[in-house]
Amino acid sequence: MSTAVGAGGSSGDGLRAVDGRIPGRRGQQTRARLLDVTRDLLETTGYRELRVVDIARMADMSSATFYQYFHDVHSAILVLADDFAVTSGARLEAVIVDADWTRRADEAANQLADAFLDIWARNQPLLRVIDLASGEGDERFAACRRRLLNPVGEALAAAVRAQVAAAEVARRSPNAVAGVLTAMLAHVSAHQRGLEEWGASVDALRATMAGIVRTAIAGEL
Amino acid sequence: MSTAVGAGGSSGDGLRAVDGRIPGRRGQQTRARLLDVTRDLLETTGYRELRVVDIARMADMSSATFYQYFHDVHSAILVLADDFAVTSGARLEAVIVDADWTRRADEAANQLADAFLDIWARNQPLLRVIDLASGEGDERFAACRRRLLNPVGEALAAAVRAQVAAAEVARRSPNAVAGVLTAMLAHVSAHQRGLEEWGASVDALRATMAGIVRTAIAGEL
Amino acid sequence: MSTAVGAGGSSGDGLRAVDGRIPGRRGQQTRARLLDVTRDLLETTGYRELRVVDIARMADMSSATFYQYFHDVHSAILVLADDFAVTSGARLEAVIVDADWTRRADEAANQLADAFLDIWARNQPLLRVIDLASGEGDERFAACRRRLLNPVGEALAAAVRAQVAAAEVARRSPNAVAGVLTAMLAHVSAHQRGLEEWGASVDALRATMAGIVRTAIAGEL
Amino acid sequence: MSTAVGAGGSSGDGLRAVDGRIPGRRGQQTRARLLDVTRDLLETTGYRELRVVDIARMADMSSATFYQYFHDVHSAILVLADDFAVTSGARLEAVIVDADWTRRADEAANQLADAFLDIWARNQPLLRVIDLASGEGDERFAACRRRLLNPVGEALAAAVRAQVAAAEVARRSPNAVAGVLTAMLAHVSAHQRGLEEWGASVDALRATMAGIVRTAIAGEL
DNA sequence: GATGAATGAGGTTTCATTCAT
DNA sequence: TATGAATGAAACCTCATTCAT
Repeated sequence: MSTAVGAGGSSGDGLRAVDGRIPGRRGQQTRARLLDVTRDLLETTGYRELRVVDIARMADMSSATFYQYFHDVHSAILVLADDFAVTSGARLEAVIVDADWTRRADEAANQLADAFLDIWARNQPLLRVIDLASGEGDERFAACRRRLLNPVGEALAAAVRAQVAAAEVARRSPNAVAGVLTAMLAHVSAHQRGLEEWGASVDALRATMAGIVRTAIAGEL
Repeated sequence: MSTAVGAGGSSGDGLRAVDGRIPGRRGQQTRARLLDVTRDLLETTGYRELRVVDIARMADMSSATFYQYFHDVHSAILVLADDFAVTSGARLEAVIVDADWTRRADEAANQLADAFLDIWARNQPLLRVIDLASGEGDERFAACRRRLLNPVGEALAAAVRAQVAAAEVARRSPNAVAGVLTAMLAHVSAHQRGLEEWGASVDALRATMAGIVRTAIAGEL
Repeated sequence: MSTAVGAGGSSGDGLRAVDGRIPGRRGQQTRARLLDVTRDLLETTGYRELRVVDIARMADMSSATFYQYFHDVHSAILVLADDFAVTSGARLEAVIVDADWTRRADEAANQLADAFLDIWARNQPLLRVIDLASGEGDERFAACRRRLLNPVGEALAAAVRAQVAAAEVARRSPNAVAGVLTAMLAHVSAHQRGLEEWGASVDALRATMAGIVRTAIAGEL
Repeated sequence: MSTAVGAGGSSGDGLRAVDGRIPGRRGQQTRARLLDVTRDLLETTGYRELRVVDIARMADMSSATFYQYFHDVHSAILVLADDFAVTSGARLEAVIVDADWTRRADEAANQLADAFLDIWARNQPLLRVIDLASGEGDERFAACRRRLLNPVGEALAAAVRAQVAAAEVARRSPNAVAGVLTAMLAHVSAHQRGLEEWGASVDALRATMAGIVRTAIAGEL
């Protein structure tokens, strides 16, 4: 899963300009700059206020230039989102797969929680868009979301299945367990700031999440 | 006039028209109709495509009429969101507070999970907007989000604190536990459809969530 | 000149409501209140920003009420303007006619200048509208302007003609002299504030104007 | 690009487009065309009816184009007004400064009156707006008005001061004299048409104004 | 490759205005 | 008399988008 980068997704032609040509070195730079600015503005201005005009202006370019590389704002965001999803999906998957859930479940769970917190902290704006858009039925973003979370889910489900002593409930539905855990990790990470303000330190959150993960997977439920 | 209260939510001036006057019966109806349509379109069209024109058109009114009751689309959504938040926040709180977490923790946890699943299923579009907008720093929606989840969080934290045998971690930070549980319940509920497609039945999800909640609160972690 | 009040002008139907009926005591009060607010807003907000909505709101009434007494904002302003024009025109005329331009020209000129300064200071906003609207060809306001200045002009012209020793130029065209004097008096009065800021005290302005008027009329040019 | 300067007025950023860039030759032309049309419509339609839509339509452009060069109608008018103010202010100042008020006061006064009549005749609409807007406290137009009349006022004041034999009054307040003269010249010029209809020929007006100016300055008051 | 310039298109917003109550 | 309520109409203004250069 998620092995196929560069081939599958809608971002396969990411490097191409809108007219089909493959940009040269200078073009690549322009494209990259546009993406950077898009990411920045997404963080600064927010998704609801993101305009091509502003991206171009902040990149010191003409709007026209933007359209040489992307069909519209969404396409640009999607490139960012896809890139992020693939990379982060893989990273999370690795954390799970590489861990020893039998003997060092504690450490594994903590590392997983930590990875989530870290990734979500760094990519909040993107994640918000992915959530909204996929929720509203935008298939491109839904795919992106899957690309990010499926590896995690599958890996977690596998881990659950692997534990002989897993509790009844878990044994009956590894996918449910994996899904719930993923959701928990994702949402807590998405709102770490808010939760902190409410009186839950990041450390406590991490510990709590890790505890739940470990219990659920290691069957100590 | 102004006898017709009872429709309003928490926002004190919710029922006022934009010019400050309190609408009479007919006005209240119009306003309610607009809110209804807004909710419908939010579900149908999605937040990103929600236009005043469309709301008005679908309500068989002039755009101008919309502006007699709301400053803009966001204000209308906010009214819906606030109303929903208050009502649902209270309902969830009641579920937690009224339950017997000592002797019938199992039943309590199940009811809680169920309430979440139900509420989220019915209000997906609103919840998506609340999440996005509050995430992007829109204080009005952030407040709304708090109004929805704080009662839950507080009640859960109280429940955790009440359990003598609670595990170390939990005892050290009831807020973290409550926060994590809330996040889990919310996010799973938000994505029940997606999770189903991925192979996790709603029943299994409910059971899993309930299991985690019960364990965490009842201290059997 | 200006003998015909109440009969001629467009304000002849001023006391009537739009539907033709003559309002009772209560209606008169409402109408008067609307006019008052209109005058206030004209001073506060300025002509360019004057809206029926605002007049009504500031008078604590519905816009609909406004339309029971006036066809539109201009009509209301016109009522104010006409009233002002007739009253002030008469006052200025009296100052000129009652004066003794032969033996006490000095005193007469000073009184005239003073009357202008006073009237203009009190009615700046109205005067600005009269000037703009009449300048742009709005006949109703042009008539109003005449109602204000013609009496002055005629009286001044008569005064000029009456002076035996009048200079050549003046003798050739009393109307030109009267017109120029009127214009001077009006415009200086309209800009007394600005002129003060520029370093010309009101006293000096009055004296200067008086000097010019006296010289022109008394033939000491 | 930006070689084409020379069209601009006094406002340093006058030739910039709204987005901050300096338009090229083609853009300058478009901008100039819009200004031309604005001036025309100001004369034709009047200030109160001046709409962006109409300007654009009459210039055979899209409204959107208008907004590439001006923020709103006022900005466009202001450009015209500023340009006019600077040019005409200078012209009038020159007339005063270059004249010989000692030996050829008569000729000088006549030339000044004539310049006023001419300038005002050609720019009535603009002058009306400047007067109204500055009167209503619009600082941008007030500044514009100063730019037009201050040079005149200062020059006249200097001329007054320069005359040894100046009358008492004048000697006491050159600024008052200058201000009154300026006001007279301006207002008569603004209403030459109306005065003509009232029986004062332009020639007579000119002569009368000149007489007053000469007397006031040359001290023959 | 990049962009100056122009615009189609459409939502937003405001007002004046009307009518039934 | 007064006004709550609704709306037609139109201007405003912004954007995405497109070419010719």
